Amino acid sequence: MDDERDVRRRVIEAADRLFYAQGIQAVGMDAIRSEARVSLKRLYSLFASKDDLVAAVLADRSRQWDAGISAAAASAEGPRERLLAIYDFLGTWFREDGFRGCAFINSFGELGGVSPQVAEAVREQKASFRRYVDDLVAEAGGPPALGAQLAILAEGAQTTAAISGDTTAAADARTAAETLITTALATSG
Amino acid sequence: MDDERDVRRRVIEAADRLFYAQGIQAVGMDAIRSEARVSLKRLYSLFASKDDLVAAVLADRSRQWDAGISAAAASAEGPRERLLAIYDFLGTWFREDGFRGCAFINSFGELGGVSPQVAEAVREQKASFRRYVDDLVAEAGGPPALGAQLAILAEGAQTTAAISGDTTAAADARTAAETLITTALATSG
DNA sequence: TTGCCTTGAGAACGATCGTTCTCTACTCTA
DNA sequence: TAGAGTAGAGAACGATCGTTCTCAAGGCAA
Repeated sequence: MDDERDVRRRVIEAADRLFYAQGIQAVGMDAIRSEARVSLKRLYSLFASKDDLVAAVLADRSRQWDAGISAAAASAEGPRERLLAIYDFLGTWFREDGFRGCAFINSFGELGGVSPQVAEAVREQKASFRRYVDDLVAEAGGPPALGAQLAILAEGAQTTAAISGDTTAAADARTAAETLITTALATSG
Repeated sequence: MDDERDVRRRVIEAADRLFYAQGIQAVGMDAIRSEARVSLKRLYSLFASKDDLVAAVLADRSRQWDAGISAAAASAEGPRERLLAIYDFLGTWFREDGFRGCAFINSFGELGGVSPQVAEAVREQKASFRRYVDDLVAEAGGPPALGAQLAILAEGAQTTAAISGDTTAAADARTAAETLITTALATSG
């Protein structure tokens, strides 16, 4: 018998796969039901509505992102290397099969104008990443403006890789980040 | 009597307003009909399908973008200033009422996975911008990699401004661009 | 004026979607 | 074994969408 937690996880992962590949509105609850091998009744007992499921998927993506960034930072020494590890993490992500950009950016583009919940979830995810970068910049002794610059590079790399399919955007962003960090530390130090 | 060209323009502008504010799938043909004050019959005589209208709207957005970039570059002297003018252009755009990010990025996030036409239109728009940047970089005597970096900054500024609502992303990107250009020219020259 | 063609307004159609309901099969308890 | 409760499969419902069709009103040639 399937544990409720297992089923919940299976539904979230199935929905995430479909949403990410096709967009949220293009995926019906029935397709999610099929992909997750769950009855509609069970699906709606776990999530009250599609909006709820979307929120759960975004929350899960947020956890995955944090875990990925943390893992990439774990093998880096010092704040500067941990900052640069962000772009290495992006690079391996971009090369994954089926990569289609940042799910948060995509969701915002699709539903940010009509769904305040989605818009807020995306904003919070980006604000959280921004805080992470700012903290590392402060730890490295860099000026606050550097955090904004490095975050912009990360966002730009994601959109560029998604649209043009050019996975080298991560390496380009990393090179730019190195220059910006070096310059900022030389000026402020 | 309304000239066919006038009506066509009115429809494209109405559809663009609605698509940009709410997303493409969230806007029905009937809403466009109302906004443009055109009969459904006339709408379908001008555009064979919603897909055709979407393509026309994106093409029009592309022309607007080119015109805006050109206008911003017109008052700048030399390739370096024309490159930086891009970020000034972004800054004034970000501050406009109803700004909700780059329509191409948004459209790609919404329909890039299911509509090859939309995906291709967005790709072409971004490739065209990239060529523009690359040409200016070459004119300035910078290395090819600089073009990629500056384009990533522009994309990242658009995404950041859209989601966080932070209009200073343009200025942050401009500052970063100045550093990258200066460093690249000092190294290569 | 008469008849024809075009046009606008919106009803209608077929498809799809989110959500709920029905019905059946099955499991567990007493 | 009998009966109550649960869960799955999918039909059904109401809404909405893209698209087409109907029909009445109006302009224009003769």
